[in-house]
Amino acid sequence: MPELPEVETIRRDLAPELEGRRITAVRIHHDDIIIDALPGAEFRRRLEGRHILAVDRRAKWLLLRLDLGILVTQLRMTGRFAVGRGAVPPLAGFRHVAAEFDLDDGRTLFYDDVRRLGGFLLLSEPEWALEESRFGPEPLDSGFRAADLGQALRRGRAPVKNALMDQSRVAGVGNIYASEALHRARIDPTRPVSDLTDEEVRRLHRSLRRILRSSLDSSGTTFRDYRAVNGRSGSFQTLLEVYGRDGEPCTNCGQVILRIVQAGRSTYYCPGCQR
DNA sequence: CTTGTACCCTGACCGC
DNA sequence: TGCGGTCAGGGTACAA
Repeated sequence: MPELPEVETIRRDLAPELEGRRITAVRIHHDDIIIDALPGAEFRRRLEGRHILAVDRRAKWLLLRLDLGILVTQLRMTGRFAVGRGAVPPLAGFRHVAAEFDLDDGRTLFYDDVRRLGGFLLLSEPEWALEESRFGPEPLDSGFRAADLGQALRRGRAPVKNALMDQSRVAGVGNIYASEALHRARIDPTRPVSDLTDEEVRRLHRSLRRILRSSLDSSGTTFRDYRAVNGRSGSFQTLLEVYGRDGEPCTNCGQVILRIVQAGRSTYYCPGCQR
């Protein structure tokens, strides 16, 4: 799924399209995208007629705040949105539409998801508050200091790459930005979090925020499946220094970038300058 | 408690 | 052209 910069890009795209609109009809083509296992008919009944007050983000989740409850969505690996007029979105790549939400201005919000790993939850405020309490701090919040990152990371002995992706420690960081931030901070991804020095935590804090911010400026990384709203691509992939670049020379020291597997996912790093 | 592994699902890609 | 294996930016349930 898209990570923090991608989900935030989608949020910025969707907000002006959806805020103030009313949902007039809902069509669900695959019940398995209703994550809380609400029957499709019940999900529809509870959504139709609702007003969308605001579009927010927390970690990698999008929140459509309604006049009654919150429609929470998670795109996981291949979820996408489009807003358009007509029965089928006029776009390449929308071949697996799983849900459609008609709006009161005559347009439709389409949700497409090839693998159907993503989907929706319809929650009350207290239910969302409970879900939300599991997330660590937002790394781009102005109040998020190096000391906060240190506190979040220095628990147990997990490899720092795994810890960065743990949503209960820091919210919104996934596989791409974990690798990129560690490379920029010159930290070996296999290092146990308990061994990081204060200086290394400060470097990681700075690198992580810089990378997330500049990716956001590029509308995210379209490496494979991710698209912003209506098929728009991000461009940060041209600025990736290690992700997907195994076998190429490190831009910093020239050594060959390696791919290893941590917690079942690919990690890319430079054994020359990441210590 | 923390950490690792299997799994959900489909499609793209690579080597033979 | 076909076939099998591997991989994919995520998160969860469950095991150790």
